[in-house]
Amino acid sequence: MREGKRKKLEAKGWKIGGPRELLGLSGEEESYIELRLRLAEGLKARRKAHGVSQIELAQAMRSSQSRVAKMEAGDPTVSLDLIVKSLLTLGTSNRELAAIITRG
Amino acid sequence: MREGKRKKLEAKGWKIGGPRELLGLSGEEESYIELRLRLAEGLKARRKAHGVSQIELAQAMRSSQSRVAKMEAGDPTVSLDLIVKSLLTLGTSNRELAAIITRG
DNA sequence: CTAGTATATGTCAGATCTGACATAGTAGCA
DNA sequence: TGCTACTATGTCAGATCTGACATATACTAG
Repeated sequence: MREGKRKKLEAKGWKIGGPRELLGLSGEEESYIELRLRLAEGLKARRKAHGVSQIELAQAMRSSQSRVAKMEAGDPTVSLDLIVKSLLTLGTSNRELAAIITRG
Repeated sequence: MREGKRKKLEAKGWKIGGPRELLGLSGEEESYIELRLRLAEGLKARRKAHGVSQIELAQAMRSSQSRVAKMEAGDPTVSLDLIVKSLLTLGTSNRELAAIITRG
């Protein structure tokens, strides 16, 4: 992983495990985090496109404004489950979900 | 939601909330569960295609055989996070992930 | 400036998920 | 039959995530 990118992620609160790539083990951790960030971006973009505030989205899915903010900020304490549920609450289809994941 | 499908999901341990669809609120819950089941299926198929046992996959991702079994069974106590991490551990690309989600 | 609206960030008790373990079931083979 | 490998299911203490709340920041409009 690029050192710059690592710095950026650690600033968001991610703790990147040692260089397991040297053991031929992975890149899986990086893929996972990037996937999350992509979904987070997709969520923010979609919410704004719908003209919905964080509070409104939070109410629609019975969560809270702070949790929505954390989702969109890529906070590591938010689960993929919650992010995906948010996208689905906004009416995102499987096809659109796939597009968000693929986009890069 | 079809009554038959609901029965099937409840047998797996899912508790389906009341008919919120009447309030115009959703189908989001159903989408979420179906997405999970699709990923679960994709995981099982991919693992087998790789000729990997549940134990081997579990070791590769520092989980346990029982958890892998639950993932593949669509058990509701398993998070999306874990299922996605499993797929990534098997080397699934974003494009393949998207295909799994879209396939239906 | 003040008020209103939206978003960001930190905290925490309670809810949920996790790995580990035990155990049961299944399939193939000698 | 027994033996081995693989998978399924249940349980639980400890780890992680959650909604709620407080508070801070940023931007507009009056």
